[in-house]
Amino acid sequence: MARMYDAAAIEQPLYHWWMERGDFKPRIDPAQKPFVISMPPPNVTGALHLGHAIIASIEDAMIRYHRLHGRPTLWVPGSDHAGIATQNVVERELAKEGLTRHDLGREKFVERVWQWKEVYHRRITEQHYALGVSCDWDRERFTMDEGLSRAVREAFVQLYEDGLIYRGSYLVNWCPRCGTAISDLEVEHEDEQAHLWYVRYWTADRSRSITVATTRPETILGDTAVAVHPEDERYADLVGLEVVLPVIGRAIPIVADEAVDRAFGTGAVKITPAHDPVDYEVGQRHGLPSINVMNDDMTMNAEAGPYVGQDRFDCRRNLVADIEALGDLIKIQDLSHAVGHCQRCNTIVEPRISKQWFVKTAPLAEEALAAVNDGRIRIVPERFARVYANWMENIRDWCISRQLWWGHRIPVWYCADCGAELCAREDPTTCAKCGGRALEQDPDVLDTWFSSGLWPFSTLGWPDQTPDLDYFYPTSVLETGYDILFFWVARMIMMGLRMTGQVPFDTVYLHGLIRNEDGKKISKSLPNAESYDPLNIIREYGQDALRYTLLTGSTPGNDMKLSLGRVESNRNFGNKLWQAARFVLGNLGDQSAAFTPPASVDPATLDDVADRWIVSRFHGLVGEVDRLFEAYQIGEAGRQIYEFIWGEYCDWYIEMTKVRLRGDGGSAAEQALQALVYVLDGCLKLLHPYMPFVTEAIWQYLPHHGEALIVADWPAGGAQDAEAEADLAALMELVRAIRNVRSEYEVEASRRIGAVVVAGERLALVESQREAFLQLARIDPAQLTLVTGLAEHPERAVSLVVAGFECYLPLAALVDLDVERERIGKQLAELASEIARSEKLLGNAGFVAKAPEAVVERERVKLGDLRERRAKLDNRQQALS
RNA sequence: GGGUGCGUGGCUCAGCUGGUUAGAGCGCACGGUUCACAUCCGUGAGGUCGGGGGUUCGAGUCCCUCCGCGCCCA
Repeated sequence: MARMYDAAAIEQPLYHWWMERGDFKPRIDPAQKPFVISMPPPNVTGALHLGHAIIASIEDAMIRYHRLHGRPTLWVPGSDHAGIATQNVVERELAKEGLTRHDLGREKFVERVWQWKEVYHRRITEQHYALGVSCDWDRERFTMDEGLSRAVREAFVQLYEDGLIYRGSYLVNWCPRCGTAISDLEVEHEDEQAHLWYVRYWTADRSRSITVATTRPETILGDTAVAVHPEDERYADLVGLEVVLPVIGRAIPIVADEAVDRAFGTGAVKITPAHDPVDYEVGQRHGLPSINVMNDDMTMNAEAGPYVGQDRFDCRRNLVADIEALGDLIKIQDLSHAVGHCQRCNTIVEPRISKQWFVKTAPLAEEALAAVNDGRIRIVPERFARVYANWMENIRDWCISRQLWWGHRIPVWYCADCGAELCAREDPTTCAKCGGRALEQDPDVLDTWFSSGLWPFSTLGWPDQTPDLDYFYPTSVLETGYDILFFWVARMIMMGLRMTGQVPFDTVYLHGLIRNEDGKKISKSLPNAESYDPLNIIREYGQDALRYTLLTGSTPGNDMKLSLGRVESNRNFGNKLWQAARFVLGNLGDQSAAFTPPASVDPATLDDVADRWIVSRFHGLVGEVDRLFEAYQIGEAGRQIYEFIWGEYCDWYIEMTKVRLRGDGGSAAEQALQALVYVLDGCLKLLHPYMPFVTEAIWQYLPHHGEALIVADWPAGGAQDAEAEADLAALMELVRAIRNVRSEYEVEASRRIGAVVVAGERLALVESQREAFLQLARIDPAQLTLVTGLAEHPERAVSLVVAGFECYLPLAALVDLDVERERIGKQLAELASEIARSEKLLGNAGFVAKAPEAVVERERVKLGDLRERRAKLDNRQQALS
């Protein structure tokens, strides 16, 4: 083994070794229920970031955990065509050549995107290798490959035939930059400082007027009414009258509608059904016409009269100036309000009437809601089930058409001859109604999330009833960030239930978002973005360190600020394990095969109490790790493994075995080695889901059964030994107390001192661990007095009373009796207050009567120990005075 | 406006079903060339668990309220 742990040297060779051996592929066993995860498909033209790193870490940990437990385990990888985002980047590339997609034409443009996709797909795959994902690459899928495209078409046709997909002109969110409609979810609301313009509308005879307030004056041109609240006395007599729009002079009615907020502005609002969702509904209620005043690119159209051709914001300025000239601009007020932006390009979206395809979501949502409510799907952490329910209960129809070229084309054809609309699984060549050949396919493509919604089953072969679909579906866990609960998770549940009649997964596990040390969302625009590039972190500290940090640094559903300092510490933990293994290996010599660990060791069969202790503690750990992991407390399980390896195995057990190993072999050394290997082997297995590379690398050096840790057997655990645990706890406490005194009295670390240990009933324990004790506490063997009891107490000595032991350290020259009296006095004062608290607690009738017996008993034992300790210290204090 | 999360030592975070004296890493102080490891070892200082109220024998943990920060939905 190399002297130092070098992640960069071991990780990638091991990854490719596993992959070539086929370890990532499921070992199918029809008798067993498989454990299956569909990996959230990353955007094929993006780069993997920390969000993908945490997905990889959590899912790989789950996959490796279940694989080690012997379950058939499948992790399906893949990528997403990401319609708008990908089309945008390719268009930007074209722009560098001075071209637009229209210059190329649809076919050539799509070809170009495919080329781009190939390049980026390779890059993402390499990045996934670096992340160490043990997914089955032979089953990798892409949302636009042949099989998944067929799934998309099948789903569309089914929903269409069932009347759950329809086309119509409705108000949708329009992104003028992307040139497409987007769904409600793709609109991000941000508060902005803006203005509220107050504009006066007159009646035709100029006898009456009403003042409305608006944040978007340009939409005045599309107003078809003014609305006031029906109970608003200020305007009661105006309802039913007509007013005339400034500049363009169109007459519009004043209507009364409950939706009007009397407190906002003047209490009178202009109604523009074609450009505002609330107004749209008011318009529906009052049968108002909708006048669209803008083109696709948000320039004003012919309806805008004199402003035709102007950009929406130029028009705003010009119109406001004209109204002011008329004397009807009453005032301008500052206002902070939410403005909708396109999620992909941040352009301000414009609500706009247009003809689009929609999914009727209510019936789908009802089923999807029930699946979570009745427990067929469990959401972790639980609180997101309420968020999910709230969204499902208020769901609106889903706009699924996009005016893009990159994506799944909508499988609907229009007949130019008879006007028929055909939706078909196979591309039609003739009109089913009139037999004509003048068919034209709908130019739009589907929302990317439509295909992602089919992911858990489309990747397994649906709509065909393939063996994979049969065996691996429904999947086990869907793990992703809570930020796409609605976009993705909710839609998979709706689509899965509808298309397959089954829930697509049993459990939804949601993780939080990764932020930088200042709590900012990590994005490319951050100044030090590259230091948060997972690949750079992996290069510097290793994938194991990054992964362990991500797994243990957060709890489900909560955001995490990634601290590079922590990554470094965890890299050091990898080295610690490496060094422990070097120690064990170095002591095995050439007889290592003889120490191949058994499946389980019964501590009762071991001679040395330290061996019994570490084996017992290890068995306890196995139980805890299983319990916590099954409860999705993955981070807590990982932290406990760390504590055990570093804090118990390395800091204490290895140190204690050194005296036995340094002797001339024999059975004592051999037994220590058996225990060292058994526990280390088990720890490597427990830690493998958290640090796959370093654990596999070490395991290969150690004697073992089987060929690779990744497919080894999970530790069986075994019996515990409470007595050995208590004994070692006491011994450790004694050693710590002695070290503490040494440090307080500034005894040089290398100097051996004398000690009188009054061990009482633990005499045999200390006898048996004599050598280890001498070593750990740095006691001079010639000056150790070990007795059951003591009549005469040493004079010039520091005394300790701890864990049932009395211990005297005759530091003659160093001991100042005044200081010693003060030290003991301080301890007595602390004891007194603890005893008082304990007595008060036990004197509380309520506590004794209502607390569980075990808790009361524990408190009684504790009080007894405290009193005993106080008695001994009292004696000592008196002896000194 | 509705919902939800967070606030624990200087920093980053644990604390799972309420139950000993609230833990860890980093940082800090002191001491260490012990033949696995300075990516290390030993010892220590440092916290009224955001404020207030309540439930309970017992509250960092449950409830209410207030303050601060964030997110989601409208």
